[in-house]
Amino acid sequence: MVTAITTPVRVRLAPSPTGALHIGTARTAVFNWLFARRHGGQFLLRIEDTDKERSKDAFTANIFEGLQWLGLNWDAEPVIQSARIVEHRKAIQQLLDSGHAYRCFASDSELTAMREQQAANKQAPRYDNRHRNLSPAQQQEFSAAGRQATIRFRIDEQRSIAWSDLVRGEMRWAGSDLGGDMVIARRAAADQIGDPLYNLVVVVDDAAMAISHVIRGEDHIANTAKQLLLYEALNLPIPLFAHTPLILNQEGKKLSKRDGVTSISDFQAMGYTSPALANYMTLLGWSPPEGMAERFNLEQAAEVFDFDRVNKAGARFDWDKLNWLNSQVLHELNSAQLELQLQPLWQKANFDYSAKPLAWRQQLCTLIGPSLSLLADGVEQAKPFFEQPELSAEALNQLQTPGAIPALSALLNLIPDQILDHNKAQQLISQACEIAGVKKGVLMKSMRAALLGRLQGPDLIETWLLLNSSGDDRIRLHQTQPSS
RNA sequence: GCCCCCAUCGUCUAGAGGCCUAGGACACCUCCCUUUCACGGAGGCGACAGGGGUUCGAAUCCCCUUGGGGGUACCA
Repeated sequence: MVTAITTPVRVRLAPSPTGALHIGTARTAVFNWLFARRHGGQFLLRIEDTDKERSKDAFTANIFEGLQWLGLNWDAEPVIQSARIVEHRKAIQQLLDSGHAYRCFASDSELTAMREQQAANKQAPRYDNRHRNLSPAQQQEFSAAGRQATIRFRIDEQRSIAWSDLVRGEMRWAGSDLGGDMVIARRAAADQIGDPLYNLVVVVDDAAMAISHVIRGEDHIANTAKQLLLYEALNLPIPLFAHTPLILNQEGKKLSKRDGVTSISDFQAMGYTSPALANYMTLLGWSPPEGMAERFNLEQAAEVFDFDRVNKAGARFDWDKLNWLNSQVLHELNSAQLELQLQPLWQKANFDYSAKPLAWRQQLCTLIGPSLSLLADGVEQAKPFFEQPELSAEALNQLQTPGAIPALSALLNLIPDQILDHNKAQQLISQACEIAGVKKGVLMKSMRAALLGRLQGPDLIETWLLLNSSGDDRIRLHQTQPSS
């Protein structure tokens, strides 16, 4: 299926600032952004802060930062939904005037009783439209009794609501399965219009922003049916819809805050790079066309993104794949770039990195770069280069090997005052082995133990050269010698 | 409960009736590179949920079953 395009393309991300930028929201943002870029359209932002209780400015800031970090730049000043309440009320008034909406005086306890009754009868919970056709006298009576009212939108039970979904194809929903007339404004005095609610507000704002395509998670499918009815009643142009699969946790359920690390800022703090995260999120539900590698950047994906390659089934989040992608991104960095990325982490770890020349630090990055999976790994790996290492049990054990200490001693005596080079280093190792009468393997393993305090790490010769250039090799080798 | 959606290796997926002996990626295993770990390279293991149709031919189309997910607010 080739995606039908209505031009100009204008899409939006509409997060509610009731939490930090969630990975699910971010993935929706990626799809919106890619689609906009692909078609030369606009990617817009709308902060849905109509729930005043739960919305926080700090979360709004976190959402902006997260999107920027991911490289998902938006094309206009974000719309703040709460600032548009006058428009929302106007639309509600219009629905009231046209008879599409009415006031419902049912109290919480009445509604609860109604639902309990339905549950007892094994019926689906739904509003029974009890106040749909109240006479003016009845309304008068309720309001005289001091009752407040919500405003409900009439839902025609006979209606069949249909739309063509960009990822799911033909969709159909029965009006009778929408749970009865829906509340579009919170309870308020009978002559007022209370706080406008989600479905109403989204429709009014999407129309005002001239949104051409609504791209959101499949958890919104039922809302789409409701919103379509609102578009009609308000006589507004209807956008196209695309419902994307959800990101699932390891158990296959919708990923939620309860699953631990789910906000973009968490991933960032853990040392994931934004290209890797963006790459991974795109792969969760979308696949690149034949011949295109799975490691790509957003620009590359934007050139070929389309909904016909978006999957319908939810995708489980897989740390292994993310980690691999992140390692790929890190390995693509040259030593100067990597050094720049690692600096702040080294600083946080209190390494005295500024005591080492830039070239030395970059060489260190050349050595440890290929073994990094997370940026944070660059702290652990660099540690024995910056600081005198604590010898691990394995390292200690290695130094117990017969001939190890004498060989290191021999080597120590051979180290010249001038800086070593690769050939010279090799040569000295051979000489020391000869003098001490040990095999090369014994000396090399012992050198690693003495220099790094552990038995694994970058190439031994390169490691020695680096430590030699800062003079640390002698100190560390010397410390292995019996009380000298 | 009711409504909707979905279903290919452990995971993410390719697959639009014959290109399928089902392809790729991650993970895992083996080997090579390396007197270490990793990186890198070469191989390997591994899936069409089940049952009925339709068709000369089905992973692909239809139906049923099963399984999974989402929704069912005066949240968004």
